Amino acid sequence: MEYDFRKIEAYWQEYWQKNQTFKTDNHSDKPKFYVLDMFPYPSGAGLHVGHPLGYIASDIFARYKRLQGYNVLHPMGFDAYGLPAEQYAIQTGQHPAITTRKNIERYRRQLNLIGFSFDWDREVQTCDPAYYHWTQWVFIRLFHSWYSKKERKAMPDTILTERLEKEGNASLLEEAACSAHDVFSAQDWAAFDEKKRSEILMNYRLAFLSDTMVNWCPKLGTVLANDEVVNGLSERGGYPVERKLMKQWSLRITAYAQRLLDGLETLDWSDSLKEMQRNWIGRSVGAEVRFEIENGAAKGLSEGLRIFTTRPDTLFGVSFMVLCPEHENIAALTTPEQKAEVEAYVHYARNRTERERQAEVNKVSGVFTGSYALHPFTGEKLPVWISEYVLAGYGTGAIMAVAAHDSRDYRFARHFNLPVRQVVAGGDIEKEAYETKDGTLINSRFLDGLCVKDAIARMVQEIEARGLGKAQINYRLRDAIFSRQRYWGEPFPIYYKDGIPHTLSDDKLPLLLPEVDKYLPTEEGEPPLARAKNWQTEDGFPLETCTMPGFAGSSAYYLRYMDPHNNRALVSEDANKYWQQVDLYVGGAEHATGHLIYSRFWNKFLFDLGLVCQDEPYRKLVNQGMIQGRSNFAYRINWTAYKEFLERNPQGGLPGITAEMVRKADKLLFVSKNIPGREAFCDPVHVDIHLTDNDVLDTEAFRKWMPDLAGAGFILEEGRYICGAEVEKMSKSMYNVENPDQIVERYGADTLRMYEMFLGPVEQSKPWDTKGIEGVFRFLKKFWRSCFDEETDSCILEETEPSKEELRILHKTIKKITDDTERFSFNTAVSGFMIALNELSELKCHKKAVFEPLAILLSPYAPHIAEEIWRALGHDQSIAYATLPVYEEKYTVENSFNYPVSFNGKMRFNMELPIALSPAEIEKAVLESEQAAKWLEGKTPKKVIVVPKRIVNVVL
RNA sequence: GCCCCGAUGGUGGAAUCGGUAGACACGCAGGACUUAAAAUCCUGUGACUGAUGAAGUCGUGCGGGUUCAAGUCCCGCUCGGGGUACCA
Repeated sequence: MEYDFRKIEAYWQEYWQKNQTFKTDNHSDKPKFYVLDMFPYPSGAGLHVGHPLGYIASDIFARYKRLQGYNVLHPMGFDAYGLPAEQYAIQTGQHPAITTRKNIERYRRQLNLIGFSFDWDREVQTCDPAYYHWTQWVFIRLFHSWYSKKERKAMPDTILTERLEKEGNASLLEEAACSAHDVFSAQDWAAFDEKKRSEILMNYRLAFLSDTMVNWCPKLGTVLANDEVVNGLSERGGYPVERKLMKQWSLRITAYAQRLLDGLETLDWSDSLKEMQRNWIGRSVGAEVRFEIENGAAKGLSEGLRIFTTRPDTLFGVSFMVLCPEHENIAALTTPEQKAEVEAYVHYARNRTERERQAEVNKVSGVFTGSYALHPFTGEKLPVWISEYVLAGYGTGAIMAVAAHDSRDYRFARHFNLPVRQVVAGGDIEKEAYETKDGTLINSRFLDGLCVKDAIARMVQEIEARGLGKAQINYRLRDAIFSRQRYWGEPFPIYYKDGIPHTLSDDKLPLLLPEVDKYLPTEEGEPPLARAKNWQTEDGFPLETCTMPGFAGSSAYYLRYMDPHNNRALVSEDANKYWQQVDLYVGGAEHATGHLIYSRFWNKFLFDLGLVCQDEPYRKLVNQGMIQGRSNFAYRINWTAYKEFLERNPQGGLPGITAEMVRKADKLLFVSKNIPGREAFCDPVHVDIHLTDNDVLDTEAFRKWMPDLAGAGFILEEGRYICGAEVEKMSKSMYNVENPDQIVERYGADTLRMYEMFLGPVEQSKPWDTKGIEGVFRFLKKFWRSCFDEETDSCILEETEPSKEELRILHKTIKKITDDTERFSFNTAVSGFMIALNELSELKCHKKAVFEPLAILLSPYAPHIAEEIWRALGHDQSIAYATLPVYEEKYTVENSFNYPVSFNGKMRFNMELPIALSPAEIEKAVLESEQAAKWLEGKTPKKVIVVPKRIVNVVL
């Protein structure tokens, strides 16, 4: 029988499972290697062919590393908490755990069909109490920690309270990463009650409760983190998002901004991904400056107004000030005459959704408060305005406006007729702001004549000397909002006593997710957990009703795989010491500003606590591209458009369409793609890609596809109906979903694996196109025939010594495959196998000494067929335990090289010369050759360039 | 707008360090085997000139440049993809 992939694959998958082939031990003499995939969210739709792309790549690498003698950790699990299961639960009343379990089982089955070498013993699921036990445990640690900028690490809150007792918070305001708050002394602290103390400590804790402006999504009934909002809409579902002030749990990830930035330097990640993280963290260097308010004392603003700027050099160009609509000093600054107008504006700004704000970025709006700030150097009166182009969350929520050198200030100034004052020479400020940072300072007293860079330094110096402010670094990164008003997530290990939050003690963990009667908020608008009976501690204190967000469970899962069954610790010290960090992490770039930042932060925190031994979790990261769908279209005649078309082109009618049909205009008629005029009178409609072959429509199958297509007619070209094609997202509604199960059923897992790799570089996004899969399938069939007799299924590999040529092919291939695998170029590796097989079949080679090492090389790519060959050769252990063949140069070195000889860079002839010749000897041999004489025509060359084993170029 | 990445035959792509562009595969055309089909095998396949030969010219989005030599490096564009967006 020919290559029977179904039998082979079923046999080996069962074998691997029975023999625990891929079970990994935490103790080994071998060096370790940790290959990790981003674990999937098990959606109801199951896997499509795009999902396994990264898993195949990482599996190849894991198997390859095993062959190299590494002890490889290659686990898989499920990011099981998430919105879709909960939305489904709301609609159907079915518990999300049931849906999730069902989806996980389906995912696991689909993954196993592809033949991955996962150690399923280590599987984790974020919704499993044994797992979220440790998510809650880490949260408690975050709660009881603060960040010291001096020590550059997280510290326990016991040290914090000691210091507050001893010295108040004056020194801590500088040293600690904290929310803005008032200064107090040790005596004040002693006088504060418990509630006040708890509130103050919240300003320091790494997991803290605060009133924050949050992204509130009314449709989902929950708040969202910044990375979960895309273009002002929720990432999941695409619902509108509003800004709202709410009491929420947050993680003080901003404390780690600089370390998250610095850490990138040590990582082997793609430049584009590092750049994305850098932009997201958004470090900017500048100064914080205090502006006095005119009659400030009378207004209760003797402290003045603090602003942040990255351009202190332009301070003499300030012509007005702008506050964000949420600014705390607005009430104090607003004069009675302006009160009505200011209130109206603030009200307007507050009720705008994020989407509205973003859509109308260019719309200028604002209002004058009636008050004036005083220029710190000139004493000039600067009107204080309010506008929504100044953001509450960044800097101090207030700016000094330099219309001449900032395009937003410029727009604002032009709109409200405010002065524009140039202080850096260059550009044409009549037309637009001059934002470029080259040019010398003008109209700026002591800065005049300096370049921008020097002027910034000089001004910062001056500001600090006069006590007006200080140099300051700001980050765009915001603290991560950590509460979700949702059911299907980890409960917080928090209870409230007299309104003060306390953490549960460790022995009360895990705090189990309770049962509820409905997965909706309560009538009072409380989150679903408020519906749970007895949602309180044993002592009757109410528990937190919010749950944690999706990124909570995914932030430390890579650590849990190291020691998944440990019920005393997240990960034991031993296991962590052995596995260290993930050596290779494969996943989509869409997690650049979410999971990959949170996870690095989480890891750094655990590192500070001494719980893990590496500062960074993922040493090398590879982003696999997305596989898009390739949709097919049929073109349905739009009869109205057709009639119009006929009026314009009386001769342009299609054959086969009778006047009767046009008059009745009720027949479904589809026109093949290349019929002239088609675009003018046809509407494209999606066709299921499984009804086409090479864009040729199976018209009979199409008629049966949907009931109303039964009587459809077709206008063919050359007897066939050709469909159009377009690359789109893979989605059910576009009928372009290719399912791995179907491919495996038809061609086998080995073909699917190799084909997905053959499609192109792993990092690249590309449309799925089944067209080329036959080529890979043919290769595997041919490989099979080289090793087995098709009639008897018996192995035909011979024991005879391979020829020199055969050894050359083998070793060339060993080198190519190992090099390509090492540099993640799996597509060229697959080509390498094909070339080797083509060459060997030309030699009619069926030698064991050649195919045995080839099978080992092939095993990461097509493990099932490789195992079958390995077994047929009499080995009684899985090929996973084989040793990777080593490339030996002696079989492939040539003793001569065929030099391309060019004249003035144009190739004229090839010349075979011994490899041992020196460049001078090569030059001599070439110039003295008969062929050269023809091109030299007696002339003496000006120069001869000889690059050994490359080229000879004669310059005439 | 800003940042990053890309553009190579009919198609997916290869060319790893500046050195014979188009490997490998698909598709297409022709052929062998077959009653036929499937499967398999063989040949051809960047464009143009030439006779279908020999041979030659052009050719890696566009325009310049560096170099004996450029898909690869530099400058200026065009188009496409991704990220980000009043971040002061």
